[in-house]
Amino acid sequence: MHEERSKPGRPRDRAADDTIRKAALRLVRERGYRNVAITTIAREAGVARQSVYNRWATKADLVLDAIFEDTGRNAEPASLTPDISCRMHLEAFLKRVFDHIGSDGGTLRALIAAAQEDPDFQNAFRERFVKPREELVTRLLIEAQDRGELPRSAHPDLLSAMVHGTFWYRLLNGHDLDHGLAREIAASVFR
Amino acid sequence: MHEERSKPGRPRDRAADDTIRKAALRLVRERGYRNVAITTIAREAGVARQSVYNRWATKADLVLDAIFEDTGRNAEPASLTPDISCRMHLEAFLKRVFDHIGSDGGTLRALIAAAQEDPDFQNAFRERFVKPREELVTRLLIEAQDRGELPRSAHPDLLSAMVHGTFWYRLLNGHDLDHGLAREIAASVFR
DNA sequence: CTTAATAGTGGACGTGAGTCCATTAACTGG
DNA sequence: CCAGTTAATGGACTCACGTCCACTATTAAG
Repeated sequence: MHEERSKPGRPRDRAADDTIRKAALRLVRERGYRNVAITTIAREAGVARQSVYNRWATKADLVLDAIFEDTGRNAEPASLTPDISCRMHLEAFLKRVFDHIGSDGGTLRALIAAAQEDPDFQNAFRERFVKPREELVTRLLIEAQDRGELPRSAHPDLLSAMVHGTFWYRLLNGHDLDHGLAREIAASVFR
Repeated sequence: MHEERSKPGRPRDRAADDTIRKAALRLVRERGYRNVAITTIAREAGVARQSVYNRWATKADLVLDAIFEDTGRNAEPASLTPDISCRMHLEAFLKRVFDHIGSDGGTLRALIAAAQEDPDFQNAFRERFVKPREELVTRLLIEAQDRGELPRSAHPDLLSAMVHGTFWYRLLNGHDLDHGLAREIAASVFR
């Protein structure tokens, strides 16, 4: 790969990409999504405002990209080792996600909000954030069925939506997501 | 009730309240929340823009009130008649909610989004919309436990959050909510 | 009738998102 | 070296939310 297609014209300053992402993430964490203007991010990153819009279509796209670059490691396969029950794997996954949300919960809420009135961003968010996590849980539940930990009559797709929906609902209604909730959700699925 | 506290000063034009709400609801349904400006609503209702802000703090407050006035009947007790199982009551409730969402789904998504960056509106939305529906399902599940349709070990609060969370998640991710989903959720809770 | 209080109206204002554009900078290919 | 292409910059511009204000209209109380 790497695609060294040296195109004509002045090349984009790749270093600036990261400078902007880092400035965006820092400011958003410090002040909250709503309270950070693109102008401020650009000034802080030392580039023109237009240079930001050359790279990302909206503030939401930039922040999603920044978060993804910083902590995209929350939707990794997590290898379902057979020595641990699927229920415990699910519980561990949820605890990991909740810990992440602990620091970026407000930002995630803002991104979910942004997705509601912008179909393009909704797609980006769904592909990059929602789908990987949803499919990870679905696969985990299918594995549980194969192991006999979950009845064949269960619907992994629906259960996965219920799992994610539960903490989205809590998150969007202003509750904290603690490890107790992770345990309860896992228990409820594998009851 | 009725509070005829004839206060000093010019009285508010109560008829205008409803004119504004109706204009807001019609426009939002026709064009979508994002594409309707307060200015347009005011013009359409034949009042000054400031008269809208005299009554509601934000566009979200106005639209929530308009929807509530128009169809607040979706969170009624719905009397749990004993001749029908709680599972069927839950399924019927969900179908009713989904039908409502069918016409105002886009608007609800916009309101949920608005609640994410405005704590005052989040409270209003939670009290007027979220809580009543959540408690209705919780009570239904407790009744189910009393009837022996649901094990005592189940957690009605958590299950209610799971039920609502599931269709919020579907809704916010752009899926339709059909009667099949209502049946599946009810089946999953009462499995 | 006069005064005090509140509502309605129209318009100015501040802020932030996102667009457009002219100018300058950097690079490629001939 | 030159022509063509793309990026970076700074500034103007549009739009919508929400605020503020001056002025007028309507009411209750004295």
